[in-house]
Amino acid sequence: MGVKERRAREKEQLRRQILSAARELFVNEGYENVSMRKIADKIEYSPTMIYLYFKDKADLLDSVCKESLLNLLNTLELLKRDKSNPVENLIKSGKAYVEFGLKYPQDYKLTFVIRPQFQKGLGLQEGSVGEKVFSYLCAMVSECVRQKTFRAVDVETTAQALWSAVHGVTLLLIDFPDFPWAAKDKLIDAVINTMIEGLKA
Amino acid sequence: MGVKERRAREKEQLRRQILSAARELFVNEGYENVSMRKIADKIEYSPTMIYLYFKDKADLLDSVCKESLLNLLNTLELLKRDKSNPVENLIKSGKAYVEFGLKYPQDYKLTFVIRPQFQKGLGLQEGSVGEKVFSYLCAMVSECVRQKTFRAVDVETTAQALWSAVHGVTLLLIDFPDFPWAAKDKLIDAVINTMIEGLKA
DNA sequence: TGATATAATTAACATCGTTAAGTTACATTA
DNA sequence: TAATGTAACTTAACGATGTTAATTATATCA
Repeated sequence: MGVKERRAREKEQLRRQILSAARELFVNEGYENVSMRKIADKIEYSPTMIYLYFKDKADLLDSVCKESLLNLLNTLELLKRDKSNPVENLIKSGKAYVEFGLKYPQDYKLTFVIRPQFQKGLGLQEGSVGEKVFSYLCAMVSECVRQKTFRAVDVETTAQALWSAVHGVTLLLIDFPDFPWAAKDKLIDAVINTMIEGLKA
Repeated sequence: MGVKERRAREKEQLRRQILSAARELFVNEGYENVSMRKIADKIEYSPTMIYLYFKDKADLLDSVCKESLLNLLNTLELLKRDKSNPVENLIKSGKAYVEFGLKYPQDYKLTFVIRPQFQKGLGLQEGSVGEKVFSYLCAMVSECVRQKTFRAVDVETTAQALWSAVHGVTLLLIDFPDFPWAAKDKLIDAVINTMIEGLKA
């Protein structure tokens, strides 16, 4: 009965092959400029084969994005360990978040801008990776309030506000690379530090 | 010599007809889902006629966005008058900015997300409307610093940070309408007030 | 070996942005 | 008024796209 298993393994392998080809092309050339035929070419299969593994192009995009979020989550998890200084932790996480976005701009836009546009009504549903990232953010804010480093702000609202700020600077830096920004790090610091400062007791 | 003028007038009129048809379709159905043929149908002309007035589809998008930016600028100009309380002014402007984005979400995304994606290397060039909006923001920050309501922050960086924050909350609210946000106004206030608070002397 | 199921391919469709060639409408000149 | 030139618009067509249906190859089981 090992046949079935081997077949399943091969299928899974090909699925991953499609995914990684799609990812690379999406990231390097942009979702719009990548055709199903181009993806198929890259892995030396016929274009229509992809439809045996993914419903359509949007579904392919969706799967790529899920991977991206897992990546981001891992990056943040690494910072989670140290519980001694939650404020410092929050700052580091914010920087890591923005830097992740700048390191994988296409992934970031894909996940947080393009996908919601193509797949209406996805709201970081229960148990999703996005929800995990967000609840992790809440936990850190909560800890800052508990330690009275922050004043008694509403935890959820504050977490959302912080997310807004880092999301905004990430997207602006990605989308307007030619704008005469202040030095990139200086701007990121300004956004994060100003928010943190505004929350302190 | 009135003939030339009449012809020019008619040309301009048709140009505006194209623009407003394109705007309506872009806004309602999304840039990607609108074809040149659909625009042409709407105004009962042949598709290729559009190319006599606009270089290509991206150019059409570009022109639509310029109009949007002018709209935003007008909205903000209204607040400019009162110079007495620059901080209050800044807060009001921030709220007006976000509310503009939420009122015309497709316009906003078109201008600040979709366009940069399709038209690389546009960086708020000299004399553009976008530059005006930004310099207006700088002026307000500068005034706050001068009045010593803000500490001696770098004006440009601070303006960019503020822009980041309002941009971020605008986009999150547009893109994830189903996320369990805090009450919309509460979140917007949190973002803006936290930033302002973080800048105070 | 031959039947059967599954995987992958070929062919095709409708639609897209865009270009080139052709046609109409109209103001100007003879 | 009739011929001419030109600007405005349309028709026809190209190559590329996402996707579906029909078809062929491949590998497993009897």
